[in-house]
Amino acid sequence: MDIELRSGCPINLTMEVLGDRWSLIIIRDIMFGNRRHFRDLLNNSEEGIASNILAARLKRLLSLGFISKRDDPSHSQKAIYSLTEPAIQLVPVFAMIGAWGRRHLPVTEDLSIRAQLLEEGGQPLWDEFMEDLRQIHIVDPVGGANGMVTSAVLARLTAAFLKVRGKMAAGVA
Amino acid sequence: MDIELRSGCPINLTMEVLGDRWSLIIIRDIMFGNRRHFRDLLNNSEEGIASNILAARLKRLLSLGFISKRDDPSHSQKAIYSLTEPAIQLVPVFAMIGAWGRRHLPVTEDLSIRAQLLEEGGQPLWDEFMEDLRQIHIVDPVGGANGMVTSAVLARLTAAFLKVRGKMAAGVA
DNA sequence: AACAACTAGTTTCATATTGCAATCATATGG
DNA sequence: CCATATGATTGCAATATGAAACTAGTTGTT
Repeated sequence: MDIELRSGCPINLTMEVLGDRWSLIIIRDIMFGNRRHFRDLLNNSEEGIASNILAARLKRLLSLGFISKRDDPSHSQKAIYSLTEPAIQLVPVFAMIGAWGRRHLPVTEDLSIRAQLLEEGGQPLWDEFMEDLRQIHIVDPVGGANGMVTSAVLARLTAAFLKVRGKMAAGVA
Repeated sequence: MDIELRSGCPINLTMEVLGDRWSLIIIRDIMFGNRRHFRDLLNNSEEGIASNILAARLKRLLSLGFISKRDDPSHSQKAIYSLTEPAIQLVPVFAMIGAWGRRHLPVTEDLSIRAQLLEEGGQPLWDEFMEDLRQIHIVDPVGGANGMVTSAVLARLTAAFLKVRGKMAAGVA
């Protein structure tokens, strides 16, 4: 494991592995957007991540054991990226970061609705979501990537997002 | 507010303000170590933060409104750094990051005991801790910095840390 | 008074990282 | 055949990081 180990404090060690601008953004996109291919992560990044940063981060997250990679049977060049158990267990961390961010930063309604639902759902929702994520990332990564296997929690979060986004678009028109 | 705003997602915005190697480490030291002066933060950093990084981060956290700074009446050169309400509300985030780190990273027992207690204490402990932090950082920053005003939760966390550290030292001897 | 230690930084300089945008060699779809 | 898609890689300029020395004072000790 390629980390400095400046101290044995869990906060420090977490910052050593995830304390940069992009790592949690990538895990977010894999987790909440079910973005499982390089181009999907690159082209559909809300924040416009650079390709070399994406490549370097994916490589690092792989070597840290937070994501896994396997061939996609539908295309010989395509790789499917999946979350491993440690990354799945970041759900409560995302929930708390999302809750904090909603309160203290200039979030937009569409992009923060999922954070709101996660916060309101609490531990029971997080557990359900993590169980779903195990299905689509660990048990059947190919099925999870191509949509043959899905997450009910993810569908609810996504539906809420699309509903708010649709309402925003209607408001604009 | 000096942030990019690449998207209105709360995760992204939080990474824009706190997604670096050192910001949360500094807030951790102010919060859990009650380190309220520059030299204290510099010289007692478990991770050996560099002085220019510390200075730059403190300046940024100040401009973001996450910490405040005031003169120390005991010494004309000394500045007291304190947490503001947004930083205090990071307690649940620290709790979740700490819980995750304890599980997935090579933590040491002494430096992770506080994370364990925070996780076990749950929301009631976090609320109590945040109320304490408001007293020593917002209501009376000078008293909080010089030890005239203290936090019972912080004292418990610190006592547990010292106890484990003492046990470790005895084990070594 | 002289000196040492302390104060919050600042500076120097080498190295690493970031980010934009173009490019690559190949695979698939129309 | 040609256009698009695939997971990257590359070139280059700007910025960030980090170790360690330095600065202009202020306070404490002898």
